[in-house]
Amino acid sequence: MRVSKLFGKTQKETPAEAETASHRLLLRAGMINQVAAGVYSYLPLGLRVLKKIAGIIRDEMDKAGGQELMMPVLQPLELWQETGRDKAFGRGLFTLSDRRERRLVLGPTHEEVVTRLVGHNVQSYRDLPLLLYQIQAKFRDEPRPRGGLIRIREFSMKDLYSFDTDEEGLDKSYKKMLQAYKNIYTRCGLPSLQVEADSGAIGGKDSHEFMVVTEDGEDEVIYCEKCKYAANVEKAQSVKGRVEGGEPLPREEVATPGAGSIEEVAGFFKIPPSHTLKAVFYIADGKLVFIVVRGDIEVNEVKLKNALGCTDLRFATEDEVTQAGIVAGAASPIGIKGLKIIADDSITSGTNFVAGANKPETHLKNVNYPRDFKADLVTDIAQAHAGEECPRCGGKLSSTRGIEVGHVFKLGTFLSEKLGALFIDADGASHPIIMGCYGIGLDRLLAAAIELHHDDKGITWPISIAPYHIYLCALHTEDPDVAAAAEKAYNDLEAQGLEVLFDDRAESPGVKFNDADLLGIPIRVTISPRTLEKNSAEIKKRSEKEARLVPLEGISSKLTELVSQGLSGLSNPV
RNA sequence: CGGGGUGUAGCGCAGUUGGCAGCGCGCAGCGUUUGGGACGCUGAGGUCGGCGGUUCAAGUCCGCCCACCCCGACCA
Repeated sequence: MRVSKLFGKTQKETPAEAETASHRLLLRAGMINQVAAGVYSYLPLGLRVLKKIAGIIRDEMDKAGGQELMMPVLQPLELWQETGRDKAFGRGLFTLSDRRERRLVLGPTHEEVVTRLVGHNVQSYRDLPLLLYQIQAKFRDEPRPRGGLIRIREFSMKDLYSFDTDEEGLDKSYKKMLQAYKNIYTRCGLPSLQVEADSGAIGGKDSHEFMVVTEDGEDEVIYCEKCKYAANVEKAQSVKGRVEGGEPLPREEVATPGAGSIEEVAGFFKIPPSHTLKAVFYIADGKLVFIVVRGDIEVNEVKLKNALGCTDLRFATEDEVTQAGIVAGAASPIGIKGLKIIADDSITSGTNFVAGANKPETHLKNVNYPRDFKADLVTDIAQAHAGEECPRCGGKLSSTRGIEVGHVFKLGTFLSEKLGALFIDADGASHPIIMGCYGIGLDRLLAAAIELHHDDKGITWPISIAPYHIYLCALHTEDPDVAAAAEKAYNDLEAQGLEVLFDDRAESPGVKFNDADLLGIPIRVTISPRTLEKNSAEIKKRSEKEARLVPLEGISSKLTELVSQGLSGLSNPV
């Protein structure tokens, strides 16, 4: 490709809205263009990167035994109503009506469609296991798109679905995918961290995310250096510890003027917050629920949502709490009737807690569970933090931020049961097919690659996903010798199968070098009167400072070698 | 959803008490230049986000709307 003909210009100045490195550089490099919030066009250079990533993913999916297919973006809403996941997605679902007023959705994912498809095409255990995948546009009406390509509303996703006859089969498929995912990130030049993840209200047992660790990441990961425990903070656990309160004592009412918040109450009684019980109120699917946690613990909303099995969760307003007959500042689970009470298991970690009395400015001493009140559910709904103890080995937990570039789930049989995707086993008995699903966001992977691979001059693409391998830079194109030598080199290199971006513009050297750096092409080859004096061209890697002269004779085989070296450096030993 | 902010040329921005629509980059033409974003001259390019209002006069003041960006999704 000739730069003079390339659609998409580089920019010196960064568009105002861009904050993250990948967003800034993609815009400046002329690789993407914003159409609406969370909606982007890919220009030729950006698209080449996306296609490279797709190629690597496709290769690894095929190697793992996946079969590629293509499902539609348009899907009937009824299909989503059958599984109830229209509600789970809620307003994140893009919906529309056709001319006959039939309701359709723009697919946010394809479990429903693929399950129905497999239901139609699989009858026997002999047809299983099965791995089906596609690379295709997904639509999600995110509440807040952000960071350029990091969170967008129309995005490219590789989604693979596994279908097995039993749990062992699912385990096998799952492990295959974990390995394939690791290979993909390695080949894209991205060190990835596999972490335990929340699987959502409708998920199955196991779920893992793959994170690219970077400051600008949206997600927080809690991990243990010692035993390698790592989990998304949404899922992460930590040791809550015991609170020594002695033998249970008789309950006692105490006037606590002016003490409302946990800090004030703890201060009033001169006890640490961990010796109190905190009441928190949420509205879950329209209903007020009463949450009790130890005073030093915060509620993890994702865990709570899972515990409640609800799709919509928000804080209750003060009015809603008061109307339920609860006294703000002294709320108490004791004597509450008609409200669902969910407690964190930390309330059983000690004795003689201080809790509200549900009377203005009054608290209760020596509250003990389950002597004094009963929760409908006692489970882990606590937020874990760095600095706390690892639940596996007791080591100290740390925290980092990351970009989620992949997510895999063991789905189980929820969807196959709902949609009638069954198989007959060897004994003639019918069972629902056991499913897993495995997703990679290509656009986000692309953005994450830039977050990790850039410097003050621009992008530094790993060669496996760079839009071109070589930036051929001709200086003094008005010199016929330069023009001829550069044209010849361009043709020779392309003939060798190398991907060359040929800067044939009549621009000054500075402009060309800066563009080469901004675009992040891994190898720069310069031909100028100066290099021609020595019958040479100059080769410089984007990652290195120094250039070196190489004879023009045989330069294409020299460069072929460099490129294949670079590519093999990223691939996994199979 | 809540909070904050921004909309003026392709991009980055200025525009005072309401009084001719500006600058830099980029773009086009000509000329001089060329190893890390060269220079001169000439030129093109605008529903000032939209609608309504106030006014002799609105980019500027008022109202409504829209779009986009950023922060938060822990208070009993």
